[in-house]
Amino acid sequence: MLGDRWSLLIVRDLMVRGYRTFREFERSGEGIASNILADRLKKLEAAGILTAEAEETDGRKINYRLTEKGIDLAPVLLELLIWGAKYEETGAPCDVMVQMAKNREAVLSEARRRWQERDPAPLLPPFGKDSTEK
Amino acid sequence: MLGDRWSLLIVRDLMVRGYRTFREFERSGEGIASNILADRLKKLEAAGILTAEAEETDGRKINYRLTEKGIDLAPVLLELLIWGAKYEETGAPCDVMVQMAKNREAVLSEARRRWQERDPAPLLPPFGKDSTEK
DNA sequence: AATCTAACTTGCAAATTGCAAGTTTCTTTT
DNA sequence: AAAAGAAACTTGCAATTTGCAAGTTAGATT
Repeated sequence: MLGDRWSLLIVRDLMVRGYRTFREFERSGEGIASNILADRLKKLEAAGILTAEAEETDGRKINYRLTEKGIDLAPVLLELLIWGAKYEETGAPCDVMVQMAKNREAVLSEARRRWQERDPAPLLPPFGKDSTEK
Repeated sequence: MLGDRWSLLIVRDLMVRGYRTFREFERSGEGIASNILADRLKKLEAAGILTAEAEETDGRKINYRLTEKGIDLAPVLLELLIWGAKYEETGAPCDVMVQMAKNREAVLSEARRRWQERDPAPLLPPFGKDSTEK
């Protein structure tokens, strides 16, 4: 269900980067093709991991949002982020990741708070390709 | 690197099921094809997540073993196991998973102990398809 | 009314996967 | 010592899946 190249990245971007729309994913610099993105969003929705709802103020825009089942992946993603920062070149700022590793519980409750309150502020500052492109 | 259908399952089987050989993976009932298995083992080795070494007593057998980098994925896998048991039909015994969720640190240190001492005993009792086949 | 924008679709080529059937090297049995 | 058996892969090929480029559609702006 999450065993493909993109699904977990989409969940991560919803969770730590504060992405909400199709456009943001497309432009994130990760290079996912639009047809694949559409397909993954549909499958993640079918799996109950996220929901899609149109914005009231702009009927074109669709807001994707994690479900409870989706936000419950936060511990998995956090451990994976920490692992990746330790062993791979992720582009994530090293000192920030060290802090996160020291305060897992605080990071998780902050992630959940932002989810509950629909606070779109990213947990991590922009990193990777999206920090070098506008 | 882990973003495909099989890689994380292989790491999980090394970590919690105590698998060591090609044959055990093939027979596990997960249904991975032998060419894909060979390919994933090669790629995981190239990524520094596991090592392959021939057994002294039987020159045919190759023992696969996690590296430090590989065993450091334990927190990720544990959280994913817990998540899966909560939301999906994984076949893992429910009460065992509840205990694991309550004692994450103990489970992790036991996993690392078994890795260090090369103790092949599985962390979890057989579950899923491999518990119904011999 | 024309233009723009967001979220997709579609068509098709290229890469990946899965299946069945080998092959090779080493071990055990007769 | 020869034959049979095992373990760990390869190989060939068909079926999916992926990625790219170019639409399309519905709603917002100028």
